[in-house]
Amino acid sequence: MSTTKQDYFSVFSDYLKKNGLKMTRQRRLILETFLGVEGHLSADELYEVVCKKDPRIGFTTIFRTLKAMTECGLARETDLNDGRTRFERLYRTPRHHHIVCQECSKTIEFYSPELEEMQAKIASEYGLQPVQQRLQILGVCKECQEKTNPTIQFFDNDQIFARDALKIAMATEKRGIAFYRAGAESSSNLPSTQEAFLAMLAEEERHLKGLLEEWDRLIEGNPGIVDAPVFLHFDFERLQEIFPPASKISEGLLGDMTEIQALRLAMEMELEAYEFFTEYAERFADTQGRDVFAKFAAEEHEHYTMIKSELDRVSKKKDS
Amino acid sequence: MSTTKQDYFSVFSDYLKKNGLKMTRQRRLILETFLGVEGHLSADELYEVVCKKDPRIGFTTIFRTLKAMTECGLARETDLNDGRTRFERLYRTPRHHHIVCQECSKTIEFYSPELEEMQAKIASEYGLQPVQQRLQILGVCKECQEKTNPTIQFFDNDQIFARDALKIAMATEKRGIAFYRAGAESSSNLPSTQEAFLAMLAEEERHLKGLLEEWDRLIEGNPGIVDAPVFLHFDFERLQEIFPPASKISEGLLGDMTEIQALRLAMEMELEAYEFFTEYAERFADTQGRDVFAKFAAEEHEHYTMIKSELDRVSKKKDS
DNA sequence: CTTTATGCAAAAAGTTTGCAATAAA
DNA sequence: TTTATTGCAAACTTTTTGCATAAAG
Repeated sequence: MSTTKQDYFSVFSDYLKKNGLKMTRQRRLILETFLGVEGHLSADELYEVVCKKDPRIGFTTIFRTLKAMTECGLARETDLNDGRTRFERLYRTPRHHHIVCQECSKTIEFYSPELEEMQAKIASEYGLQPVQQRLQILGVCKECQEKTNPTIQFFDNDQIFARDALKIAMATEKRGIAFYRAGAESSSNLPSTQEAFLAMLAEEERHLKGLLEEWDRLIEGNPGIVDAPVFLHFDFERLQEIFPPASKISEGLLGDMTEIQALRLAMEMELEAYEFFTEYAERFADTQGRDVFAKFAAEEHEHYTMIKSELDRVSKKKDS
Repeated sequence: MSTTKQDYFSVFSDYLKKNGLKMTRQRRLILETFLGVEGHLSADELYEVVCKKDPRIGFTTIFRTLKAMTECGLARETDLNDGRTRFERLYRTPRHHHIVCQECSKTIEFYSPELEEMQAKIASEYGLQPVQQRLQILGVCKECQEKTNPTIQFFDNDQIFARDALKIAMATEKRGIAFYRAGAESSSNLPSTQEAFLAMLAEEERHLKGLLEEWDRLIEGNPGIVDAPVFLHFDFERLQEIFPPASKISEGLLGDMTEIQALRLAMEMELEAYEFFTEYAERFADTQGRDVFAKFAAEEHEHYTMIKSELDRVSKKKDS
């Protein structure tokens, strides 16, 4: 959450220092301009943009600076199959792949962890140290198929990623709420367990409210974002592995449990959720979506701690 | 199995005819040369090769013919991230993706249906009509990591694909053999069922022998092929869905069945195997590996017919 | 004050086009 | 005889290099 202008600037200047290179007015300007623009720019296009700010700048400098930014991980080369090298910023940009329309050159960015995992698995089977996974789907987009004029909408991927991350967090939270509600209902004969479940329920509902507020804030800033295409392909079935499906809960799974068993189950679930989302967050460089996951994971860890202490209390009482 | 020189030639000449173009000495030569070479050639490289056969040829002709071959599906453009357009033949070449070493430019070709299915699913979610799925893993290969001199071995992908297809066919056949053997053992109290199972067992063993012979023939022609890296990433667990796992068989699943039930199960399995491998074969253009799958599917269908007639016979007997 | 960067111009590399001569249908 | 192809050269696009001058450390 603390990412300011300083961050990428120091990445770049550290790289320069390390290689005995110098920070110049031009490099500063190109860096600022490039990172301030989203999309896939060719050297030429970036030159045009930078020229507007400073017409004295040379094309060669743009080219060389792009190479430098690529080397220090602030940019990467993409190939959009249009005969020139394009660069896209890697800073505060979620990991992604490309769908490129061969008719109108429109690109859609998306990310699927499952796809990437598969690619990584294959790469490792060949003993390859992957530098970049390049996954492009070339085709003809819906608009071009329908031959309607493409309505090119411009979206901020970082925000769309955040939107998708929020959806996932909310879905998980809702599963948690369903779980604790069922738990509270079926533990009416164990007052202290019920109390613990009700406390957790309140916690989860509070957190869901927080997520909804974050959602509203996101939408407020950019209403069109709601209908933007999915960016993060999340396998929602994975949530079943963390919070048991509603069917299991309604089957009375919780009713048959002792207080300690129920608490232990809840604790395990929270821990698993924490671990899963922590690991999930780590995939993504400095982005809003990463922050959503990380914050969510932290909350789940908080719940874990709460349940753990409740469990300790109950266990101690039983021992004495 | 009937693919001769005529095939690609007619693909090309049909394309020319359809577009009011003419077949020339040059186009013939370029076509023959290009399809006779494996690998990823730039226009330049192909020019050099063709020049050896006919120095009078012009570079432009090569370029234009490559475009034409791409348009009629005999070639495709690949981008190996080395600053030039490369072409690879699509004729008698299994569908594949690329792993490219950024150090030594060596490329490894591989194919994973699961990956492609995932990509297709994502493309369809965006309403994209896919033209080409481009999946590249860029990285540093094992040899370059170890900084040993890379021993560039040249493999014929079509043969390696055939090798992998044969492995899959043999694995499936072995599962079938295990099934029928277990069936025969546990149906000793039903002589006619046992007989049917033993007949199927003999059939499957005959087919396995045939596959082994094909395997030996493949190896004989190119001994190094055994150790070539995996090309086709097949999900062997899928076989469990067709032929039940050994555990189920040994659990006495078959022992409890009536003759008709056992035959019906076998029939369903054979049909499923037939359908699966027929569909699987369809993915692959005219290649040896496709033929392996198609032939295997045909055999499974033969088994299906055999069991079906046995089943009809048994059912009729029971009715009367 | 030493070292590296810049911007120009020019070249290199890959691709495409115009056109007169040539060959297919 | 009509129409498209060929091969050359020249143009074009994108990328890279050389070098004198300017600026950073």
